Amino acid sequence: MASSTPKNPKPQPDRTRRSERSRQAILTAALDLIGESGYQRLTIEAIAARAGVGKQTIYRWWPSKAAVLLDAFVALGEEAADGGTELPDTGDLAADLKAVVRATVDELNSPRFDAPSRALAAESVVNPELCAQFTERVLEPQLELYVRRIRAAQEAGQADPDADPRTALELIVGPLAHRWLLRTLPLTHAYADAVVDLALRGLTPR
Amino acid sequence: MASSTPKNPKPQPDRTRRSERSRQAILTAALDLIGESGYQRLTIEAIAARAGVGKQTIYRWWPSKAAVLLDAFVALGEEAADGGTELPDTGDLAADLKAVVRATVDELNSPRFDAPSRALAAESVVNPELCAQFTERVLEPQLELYVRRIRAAQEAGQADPDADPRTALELIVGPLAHRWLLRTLPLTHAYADAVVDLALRGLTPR
Amino acid sequence: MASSTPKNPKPQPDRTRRSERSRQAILTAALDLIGESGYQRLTIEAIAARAGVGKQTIYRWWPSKAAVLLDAFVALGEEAADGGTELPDTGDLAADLKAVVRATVDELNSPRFDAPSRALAAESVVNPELCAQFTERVLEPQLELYVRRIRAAQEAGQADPDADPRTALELIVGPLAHRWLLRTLPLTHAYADAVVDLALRGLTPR
Amino acid sequence: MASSTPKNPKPQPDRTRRSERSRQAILTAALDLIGESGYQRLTIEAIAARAGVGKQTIYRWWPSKAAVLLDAFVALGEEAADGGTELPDTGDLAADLKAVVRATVDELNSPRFDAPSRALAAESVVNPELCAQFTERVLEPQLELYVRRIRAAQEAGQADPDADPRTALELIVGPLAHRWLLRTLPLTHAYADAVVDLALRGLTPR
DNA sequence: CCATAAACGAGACGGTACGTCTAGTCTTAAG
DNA sequence: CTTAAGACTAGACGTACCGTCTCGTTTATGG
Repeated sequence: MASSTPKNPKPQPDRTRRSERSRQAILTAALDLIGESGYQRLTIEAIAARAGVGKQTIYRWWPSKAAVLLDAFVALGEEAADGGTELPDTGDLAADLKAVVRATVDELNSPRFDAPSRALAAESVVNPELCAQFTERVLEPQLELYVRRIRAAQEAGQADPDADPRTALELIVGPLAHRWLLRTLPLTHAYADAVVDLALRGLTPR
Repeated sequence: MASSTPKNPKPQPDRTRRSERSRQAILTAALDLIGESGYQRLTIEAIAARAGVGKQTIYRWWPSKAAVLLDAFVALGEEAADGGTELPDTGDLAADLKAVVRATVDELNSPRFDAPSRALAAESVVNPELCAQFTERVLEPQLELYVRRIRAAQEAGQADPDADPRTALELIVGPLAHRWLLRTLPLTHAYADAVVDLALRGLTPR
Repeated sequence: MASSTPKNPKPQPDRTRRSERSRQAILTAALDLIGESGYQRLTIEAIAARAGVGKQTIYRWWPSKAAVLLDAFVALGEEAADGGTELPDTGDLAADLKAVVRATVDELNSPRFDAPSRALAAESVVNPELCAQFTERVLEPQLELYVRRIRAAQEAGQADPDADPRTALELIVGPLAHRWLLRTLPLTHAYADAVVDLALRGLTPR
Repeated sequence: MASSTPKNPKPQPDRTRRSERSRQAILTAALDLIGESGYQRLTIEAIAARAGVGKQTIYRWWPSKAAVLLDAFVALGEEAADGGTELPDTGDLAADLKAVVRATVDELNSPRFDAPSRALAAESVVNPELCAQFTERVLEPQLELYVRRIRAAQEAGQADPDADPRTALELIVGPLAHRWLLRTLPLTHAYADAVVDLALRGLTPR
């Protein structure tokens, strides 16, 4: 155990010397380009050219086009700083969920988020490695907030304590994702409200 | 009275002279290849080579790789002949839905359906034209069956007559799609049952 | 030796039922197209389309694009009806040759003849089969006229009886062809005269 | 004072970074392939494959297949190093010309030179741009040697001082080219001698 | 005067090569 | 050593033609 630098086949580059300027330029270029031309036409070459960066600089730090996009999307999310926030808890579960779900609908309908998140979703459907990254870094932290809010409701007696919070959350999030991804019908506040109401009340008559 | 045949600059080929043999070979080759190598490596050239067909024969009849795949998938579905069937109606809505949803889970977990349907879903997320075709030809006919079954349940007094059947259906299908597409957690019969139960009972305690 | 119809692998079609209309249209179309777009862009499909003819009608009667062109060129030549004529014999060899050679220069410089004959020459350089046809049907009959005129001159004592008429003719025709084919310098009447004069007089001082 | 570097829309690549290895491989592959299969079957793809080179590397540096061939042919000529040499001057014009012309005949009859030079000649006949390049880089330097030798002969009193050396040269070279290109009759030393003799002596009896 | 067999127009077919585009790797010069 | 720049090998793209192979439709005798 003498060698202090155990040479891997591909010795990863020295992160301390990485150019922050280039990193920013690449992420910005990726977001700009996907907004302009769509995912199909987003190429590494175009990103490099737009960012004023050598292609190798991208290949050095990211394993794929989708990975660049994921980082770009995370950076976009951090701007909006909605990562750490907790879901509201006013005591009214239905109202709180509707508020959050309406905000999500607005985000999904905003062009700024739509293009990159669609691209990531599409890539994730077909690329398990990226999918794992995407869910871990973006999706699950969001879903965890729902779990906590539902659990609080259960403790407060506003929700059936036997229900699995994870399933409950997916009962709300799943339909929204379905409409958004497959564009079956428009994704509106009214629909968001209807989903929340029905998920809380259930289909069986009371 | 506008002409019903607005002549395009590229006159479409004569469908009556189309080679059924080639059509079959192309669809089969597409399904085989996507099962073997995934969507990313599925190329028109590979399909043509595998099918023993000139590339132009593909370009003549399909506008894109995704369109070939959609046709191949539809053909696959017609094999299984699940297009025209009605959902079972034993009088027990929960049991009927669980049976159907479990079958869907099995289908989504089978390799034969997984690869092509993932590819189509991914492409649809990012390609509105294909998405419209996909939903119209594949998705909506399936969803319509749910609508009818739920409506029957409402008429039989087993389901809340005020609930929108469309929303109710999405409450069940959405979560399955979500887990399948984004692989957040395994897609099992148990999960399918849990979704149906919760969707019927609702999260609010009774 | 009983069979009166020894079936070849490719039984050639019945010439008596050939459509003269189509034949004319094809030759005309070939000449028109080569004049418009050059040999590089002359395609069988374009000829067929322009002539309003099926491709098979061309393939039935000609073995190659170049063969069509050769026939078209021969037809063009027969229009001009210079095939059977004899070279003039006024008793003045130099004057007679200059007259003929000037006429040839004019022909080579006329756009109507230039494009197709260039194409045939180019193809001949690289395609021995066509070359044999071309020389037999077009070139040699012309050259033979020179041989006869020179031989007459030798008999009349106007030309060295020891000289080979064939070599003599090529001394005149070769330089013209050289300039025309390789465009080294302009092909003029003055040049034609100079070639004839020098070929008759010789380079050695008298 | 107009700019001397009028920026083209397609900025030409950086010549200093060109791979000499690839260039050589391409030229060699082109010569090999044309010798094996003829010009008709010489394709850019075949050259690239044989040379172990990407197609783009050919398209980057040459505008057309013919341009590759021209460079390959020039390289072949430079091997033989016959570019800078002067024609021999032993004082006997006839003997000197015959020696040179016989050597040319041998070259034209050698398979190594025949295929590529035929291809270039054929292409030149039909492609003025290539023709200009071909004559400038290959043909004219050769012809200029004849002009100088003939002029020397005129100064030495061995050739008619009134004759135009350019015409005289073409009187010799033209017939050789004619026989070679159109294969009317075999191209032999005897024919070469006969042409030189007749060109010097003239057809008119002395 | 039809019957029939060919040549015909049209164009789909299996292929080959085109010239372009992008991927991902490698090389160079500057810092 | 990282960077911008970009040449490199590799190979898919979508297009254009090739030469072959059906399709009906003329058309032109010959039974």
